[in-house]
Amino acid sequence: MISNELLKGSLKTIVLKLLKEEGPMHGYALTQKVEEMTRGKIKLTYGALYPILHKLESEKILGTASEIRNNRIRVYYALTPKGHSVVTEKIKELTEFIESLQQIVQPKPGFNYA
Amino acid sequence: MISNELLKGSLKTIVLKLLKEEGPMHGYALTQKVEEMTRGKIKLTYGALYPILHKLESEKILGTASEIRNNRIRVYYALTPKGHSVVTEKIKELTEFIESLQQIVQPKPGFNYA
DNA sequence: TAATTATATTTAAGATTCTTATATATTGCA
DNA sequence: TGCAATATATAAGAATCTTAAATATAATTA
Repeated sequence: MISNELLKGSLKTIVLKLLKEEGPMHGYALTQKVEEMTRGKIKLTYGALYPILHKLESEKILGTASEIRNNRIRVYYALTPKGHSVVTEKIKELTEFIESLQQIVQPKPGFNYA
Repeated sequence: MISNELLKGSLKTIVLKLLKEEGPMHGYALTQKVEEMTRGKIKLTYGALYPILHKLESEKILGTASEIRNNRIRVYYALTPKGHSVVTEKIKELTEFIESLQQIVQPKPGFNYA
């Protein structure tokens, strides 16, 4: 498993991206989805995830709907209209960041920096 | 330019990778190199870079040699033997992290999570 | 010549974000 | 009955980054 130190900073964008693709999700499902997509390499911790979700909600980037399921509360998070406009920019930024990291870690042979 | 929020966590590995590939470098040169390699998309700030360098030095992962150049001090950082063994692992971890991020942001079509 | 840009390192204060641990509660399986 | 899985929340502390300020010289430009 990848040390989550690396995850710092990109967690927010990952959450937004998943909500965009998958539609409304609850916190626990987000951790499952990320673990599944990365074959167990990235595991979100609840201590990091829930505060991020709450913050995005307070910023009106996410909205919530709660339901009681099996006597357990389940809070679904979904992108607001504002969230939809934010997520596009965030994904673009993360994509560029990934490309930049690759350029450092695995430079394309013959790549000309100038 | 990419917001350095994303950089949190990977800065250390980037520094180690560059010192492995380029040999001893001083702090200012590291900022230049990263900016050049990422075509200006990643800019290291000194407030983030120098504390990291000092910390890696205190952990014996980096060693230093100073020289006076044009009446300005220049501190060269280089991997110690311990640093060489650490950097390999760190780069592997960062590579896996990049792959995982890509799997989330740009999933390969037909990829089977199971 | 004066001003600006580039080179070069350091550190403090504050903000943000993550880790770890704890708390609570139900369902299903062995 | 005990354990694993499901589900959310939060507090304390650690780690890391941002912003700003301090210091100093060389080279370029107006």
